Amino acid sequence: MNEPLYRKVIDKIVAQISTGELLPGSMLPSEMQIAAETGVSQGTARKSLMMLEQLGIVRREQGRGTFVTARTPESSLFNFFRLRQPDGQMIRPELVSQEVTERPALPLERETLDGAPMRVFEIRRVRSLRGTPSIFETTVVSTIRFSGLDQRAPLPNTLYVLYQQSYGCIILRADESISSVLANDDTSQALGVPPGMPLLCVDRVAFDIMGRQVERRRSLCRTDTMVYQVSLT
Amino acid sequence: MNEPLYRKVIDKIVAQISTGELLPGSMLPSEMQIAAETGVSQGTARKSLMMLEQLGIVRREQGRGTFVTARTPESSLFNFFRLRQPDGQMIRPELVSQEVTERPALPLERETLDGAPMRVFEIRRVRSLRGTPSIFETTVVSTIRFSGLDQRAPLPNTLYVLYQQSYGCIILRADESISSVLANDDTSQALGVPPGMPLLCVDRVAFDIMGRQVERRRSLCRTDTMVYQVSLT
DNA sequence: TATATGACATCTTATACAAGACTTATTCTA
DNA sequence: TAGAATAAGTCTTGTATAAGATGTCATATA
Repeated sequence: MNEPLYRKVIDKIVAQISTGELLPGSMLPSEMQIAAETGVSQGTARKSLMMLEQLGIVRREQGRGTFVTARTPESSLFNFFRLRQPDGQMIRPELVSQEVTERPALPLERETLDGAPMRVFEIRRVRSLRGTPSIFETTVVSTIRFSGLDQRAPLPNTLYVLYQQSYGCIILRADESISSVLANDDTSQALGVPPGMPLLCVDRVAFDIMGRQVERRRSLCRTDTMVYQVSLT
Repeated sequence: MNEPLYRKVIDKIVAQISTGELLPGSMLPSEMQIAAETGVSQGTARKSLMMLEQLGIVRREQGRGTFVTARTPESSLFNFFRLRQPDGQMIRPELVSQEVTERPALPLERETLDGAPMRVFEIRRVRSLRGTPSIFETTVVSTIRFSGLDQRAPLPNTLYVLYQQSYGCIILRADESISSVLANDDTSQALGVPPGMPLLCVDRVAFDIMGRQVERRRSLCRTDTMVYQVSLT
């Protein structure tokens, strides 16, 4: 029982969000209300809320309130889409084609995806940047957690908004492993580039608010006109 | 005068660090002392210190004190060296060769590097991972801010420790732009790989504690046995 | 329509006490 | 007496609470 009070308040709020009791975009109770409900002082409730803001789980605005982070197409792109023009300007990718298939989970997918699903949906998409097909993307999610996803075509440009709105799944973190590869036949055909062109291979695993791995994604990207940008601290 | 008190305290401490009045690794005055010196309460001093910790500028330890972040070879690699084994394990790069030359600054370098230097040092290094030459790295810094750098051979594996210890320059942030390229003749010779091999091209600009751009670096990396890993939030 | 007001939110600052880390003096033991 | 174990004291930061300032917005009022 050595856990500090503010931690218990954090856990309680996170639980409320993950069960859907608090919906993305909705306003949390005020500091005073949270304090009263949890039996702590307003200052302690505030400390909890500040840490939740720091974790990216809520957003606070003086005079207005505290709100559960909602994945909008904008925030989704800003946080998780790292391809930019060389001058740093954002690019908005457009969807060129997509297809959703169901198949058995590979051993790696079964081992790592939350719920150890036997079957998965595979979403293949080609996205273009400023008119040029530039990204060949393969996304894998559990058929259990995202049941009926294949019925929802056409899928939106930003899947994370769909995950949130239709499945209550809030993506908060993603780990990416990047390597340099040569375009193979499939990829060169999908993107319309010559085989052997150097591409960026971005392998992503995405985690929800509880830290569960809910998505695996591989993106093959042209980087002749844009670059993958990231800030290290 | 709408700036909150804790902000002023932060600015004062950052200034003291950047002038060398507070050295990396040294202990800051206690919360009580800072409060007395700056005319605020201990709680306000604490808020400032907590934000400085959050920014990575100081490290706090209960019962011991608050210390200025010191760049060690370990922290330097952990924070700024993103190449990892596919399983996520860290790799420690070894230095294979290096040469330092002085040359006129390119227009881009003169425009962006702090102090608009007319001349720069260019540091060319080949680094190997587990015995295999894997990174061909070209680093550019101002001859003004880092005067005499060319006399300091051999340079250490982690330059940021040298910047800090010999020039009082603390690197806190770096922006990287990543693209996929084919090895050209120079690079393939330096790394001992066939020309046309896909390589990761990592362009970095590094910033000091005051947000000044102090270094530009291009790294060409093999990614056949390791990957560039990063976490998005 | 423009302005003032009040309810209510977070933000800023202040204070008290708890807990961890060292130092130092004391006590016990060989 | 020398040396190790122990305990007290005093540093440090961590946690909890409270009061007043400030920002936001809806609504009443001129």
